[in-house]
Amino acid sequence: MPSTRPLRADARRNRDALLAAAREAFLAGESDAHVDEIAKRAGVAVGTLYRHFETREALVEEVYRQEVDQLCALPAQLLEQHAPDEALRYFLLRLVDHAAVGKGMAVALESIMATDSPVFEDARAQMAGALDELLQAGAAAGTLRADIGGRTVLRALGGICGMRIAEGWKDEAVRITEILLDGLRYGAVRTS
Amino acid sequence: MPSTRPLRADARRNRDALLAAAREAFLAGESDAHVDEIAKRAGVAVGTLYRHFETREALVEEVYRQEVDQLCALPAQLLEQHAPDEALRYFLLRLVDHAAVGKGMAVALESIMATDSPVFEDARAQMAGALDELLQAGAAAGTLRADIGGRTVLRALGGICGMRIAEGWKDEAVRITEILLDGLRYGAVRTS
DNA sequence: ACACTAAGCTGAGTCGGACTCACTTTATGG
DNA sequence: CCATAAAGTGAGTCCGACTCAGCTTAGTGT
Repeated sequence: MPSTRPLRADARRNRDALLAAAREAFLAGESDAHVDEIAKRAGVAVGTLYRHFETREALVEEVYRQEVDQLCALPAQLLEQHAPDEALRYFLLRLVDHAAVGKGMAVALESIMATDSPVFEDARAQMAGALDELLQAGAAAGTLRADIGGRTVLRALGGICGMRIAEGWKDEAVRITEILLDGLRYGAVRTS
Repeated sequence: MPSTRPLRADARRNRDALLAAAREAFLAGESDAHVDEIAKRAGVAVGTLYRHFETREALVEEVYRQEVDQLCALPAQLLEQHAPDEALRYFLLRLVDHAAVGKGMAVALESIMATDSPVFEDARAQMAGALDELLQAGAAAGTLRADIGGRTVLRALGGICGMRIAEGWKDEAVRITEILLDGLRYGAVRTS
């Protein structure tokens, strides 16, 4: 039994408010929002923010972790409705889309990557697992090369999404993703 | 005639020392080296650092810009000795290698990307141009797809190199790069 | 040689962020 | 409804990037 007795009601409320305020700020592109600002948005004092999150970075991590949780639920659903390689395509494009919608989210992701925090390692492992699910299904179906793991694809994707630059960002990201997919298929049907 | 009369000898020396100190610090992984530290390494006071570089960021940019200049000289040489697609492969792998050697350099690159500074835009344009050179040669030879520009490939590469994570980083980056190359070739020989 | 001066250098100090902690408020179990 | 531990508060600390008033010196004209 981990020594985590349930949070007091007001504490839980404040914690949630802080996460919501932070997410809101990040999605609005305010990726470098000051802690005071986030606390104010959540209607609490800075001290409260620091009661719930060790550092600013920890708050950012938590926001991202929640995001990852949601995204990682997708592959299973997609596989029920599409062929593996198409499911992979949808998932990758969804990730790109996600990063595009919230410019700040990509920054947050980057911010986490710049850290060696184990929290991020967990997130990465989770994502890699989700991708593995798709890749293995594709390998079994013979439509995707079998020798590439989720971590590798994740890295490529993370890189693509980590770069948010004005105008036409998303179009390019989509193209790169398509190329990546072609590369994964190419390995399965290698003709030369 | 731009109003830039040549720097005084000592000024030039100090500026170079600062750039060298910064590069050294970044290559050593001290990507977040404090300005005071960099100034001390260069044997000058902070004020001198700020005489030569508007902000810390500007210094980082300049270090990276020099690096880019060197790298962009490569494609022309490579094309003299290799087929276009092989030249592209060497160049991309070289970029990966470069980012791997200096962990800090990848961070610096990232730090620049997080900025909308025109200096970086120049660097990107230069890099994109270098890649275009290779891609167009490959398109002419029929070994690489013709509908992808240097900027797109650059973005993918930048993403890949922007992620430095402990252990096995390089191996993965190399694999991703190979996949990217396969994707570029696939488009040229598309069989389906 | 020598002095003159503008270019350059210095580093203590300012400023703006993240983070702390002594004190006050409040949810909740008995 | 009280006791009390959990939670909240926000003025204050700390630390890093950046400034600027005064000093030093390279380069130039004589």
